[in-house]
Amino acid sequence: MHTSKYLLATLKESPADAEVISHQLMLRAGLIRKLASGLYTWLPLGNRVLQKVAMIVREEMDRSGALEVSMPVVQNAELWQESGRWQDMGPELLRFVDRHQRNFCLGPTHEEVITDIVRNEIASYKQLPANLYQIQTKFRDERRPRFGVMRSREFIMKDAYSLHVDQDCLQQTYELMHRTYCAIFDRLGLDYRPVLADSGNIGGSTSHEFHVLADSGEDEIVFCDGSDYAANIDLAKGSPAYTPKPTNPLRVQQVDTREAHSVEEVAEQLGIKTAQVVKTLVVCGADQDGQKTDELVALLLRGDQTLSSIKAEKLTGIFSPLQFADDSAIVSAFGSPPGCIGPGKDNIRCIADHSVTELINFVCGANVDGQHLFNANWGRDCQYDEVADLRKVQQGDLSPDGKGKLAIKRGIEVGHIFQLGDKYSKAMKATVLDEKGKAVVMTMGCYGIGITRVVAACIEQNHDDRGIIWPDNIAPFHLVIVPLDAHKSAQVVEYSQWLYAETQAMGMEVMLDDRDKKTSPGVKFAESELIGFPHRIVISARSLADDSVEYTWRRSGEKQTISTGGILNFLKNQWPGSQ
RNA sequence: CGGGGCGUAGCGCAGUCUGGUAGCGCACCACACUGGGGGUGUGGUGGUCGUGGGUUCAAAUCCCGCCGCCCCGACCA
Repeated sequence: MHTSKYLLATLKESPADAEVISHQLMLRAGLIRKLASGLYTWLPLGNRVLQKVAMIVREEMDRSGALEVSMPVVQNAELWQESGRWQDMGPELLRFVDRHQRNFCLGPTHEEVITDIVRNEIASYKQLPANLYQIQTKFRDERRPRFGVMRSREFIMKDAYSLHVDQDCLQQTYELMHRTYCAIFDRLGLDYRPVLADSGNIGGSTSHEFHVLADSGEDEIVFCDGSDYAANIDLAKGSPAYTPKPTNPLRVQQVDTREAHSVEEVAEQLGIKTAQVVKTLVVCGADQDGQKTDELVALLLRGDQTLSSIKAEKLTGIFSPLQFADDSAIVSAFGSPPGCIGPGKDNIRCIADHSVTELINFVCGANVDGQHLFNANWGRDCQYDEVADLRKVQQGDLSPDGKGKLAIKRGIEVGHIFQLGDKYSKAMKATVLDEKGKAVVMTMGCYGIGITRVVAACIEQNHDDRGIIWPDNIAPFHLVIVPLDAHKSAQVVEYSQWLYAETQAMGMEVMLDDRDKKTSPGVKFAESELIGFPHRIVISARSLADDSVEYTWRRSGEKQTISTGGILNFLKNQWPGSQ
């Protein structure tokens, strides 16, 4: 490719709305442009990267035996009503009507469509297991799209769905997919971790997320320092490092805490640790169908800990998404404003985190404005109805497997694999006949990779202050040839064209920066580094006079002088090939 | 969904308070010079000032509505 014929769209300054480095660099290097909130056009350079990531995923999926299909982006409501998700999904599911007033949605995922296909096309256990996948556009009307293509509304996803006669068979494919995902992310050169995860509203039981480690990641993941245990923070059960010392219950006192407005201030005033304070969070309740009710539920946590909304939402009787009660509802139920409420109201369901049940002589709100109880104790001064895991684990907590302490890192979720079980196949009556001729509901798994997000995650891990540093196998081009003094030296032109032809013949994808003298060398250098071509060769009349050219490896920035005769062999060693 | 901020040329911004000629830098076009790190000079192209209404002799500027975009947010007891 000749630069003069290509749509290079680099920017010196990054647009004001780009927050994270990958978003800034993708805009500056001319990979993407925003159309509207959460909607992006992939320009030629970016599209090449996207297609390469997709191809690596496709090759590994094919290698695993999965079969590629292509399903519609637009889906009819009936299918979603059958699975129950037309009701269950919130505004994230973008719905619309066609000219005949029939309801449709844009597919945020394809469990319904695949289940519909297999219930019609797969009839016998002999056709199982099967694994079908596609690489295709999804749409999710995100509450808050951000970070460019990292969390966009329209994005490209590889989604695979496996079908089985039983759980054992699913387990085998699940493990195969786990290995396949590792192979994919290894090939992409990412620093990633598979972690135990929550399965969310997709349903099912066992689930792993694949996270690319990056400080800009939106998710928190926890690791055990003494074992392989790794999990999403919302799933990890940890034991707090602090446990109260056993002691005798003391006499309870009601104290004036009018001046204190937070847990920290209450603890400071009373000269105790925040871990000795019980904080009471009041959330909205729900009925059996998950509909919001007027009932309030109190959640009790230690003052040094934070609530995991994911854990709380999973409890029955709590409205999801978690919603805190407003102040007026709290006053009417507890008789005091937020700030002084505590456990001990008979008519309110009260759920305590494990760690608060161990407290002795603690402090909690007195349900009287400006008053707290000092040296309160369970059973005598207040009580809870149930115990549950409500807290977000913290750095230093004991690992659930008991083999060490937990550390927390941030990650970008680029892949997720689930064991769905029979959630969709049962609802949509997808059955096969088994050996005995009896109809059995298929067991399903599903496996996703965010193709567009992988590109952003890769940049988060591969950049410097000059720009992107592409790994060879997903770089838009492998090599950029930069001729200088081309207008003055026929030799430079001739040699550049020769090298361009020869390197392409080797299988390299090459960009020849043939822009004329109006584009100064500095611009060519700066752009080549911003875009991040892994390999660069500079050809000038000066260097050719010494029968040499200059080679630079983007990752190290180190320049080497290579003889014109030896350059092709040098590149063969330097470039690992198209894989 | 709640709170805050912003909307002026492709990008980054000034001008708005105090109403009166729409400006700067980058990019783009032309010419000349320059040529190993986002050149120099001269001359240009490009704007319904998000949008609808109102006030006024006069609105980017003041008032009201709408739309779009960005950031932050349940940890309160």
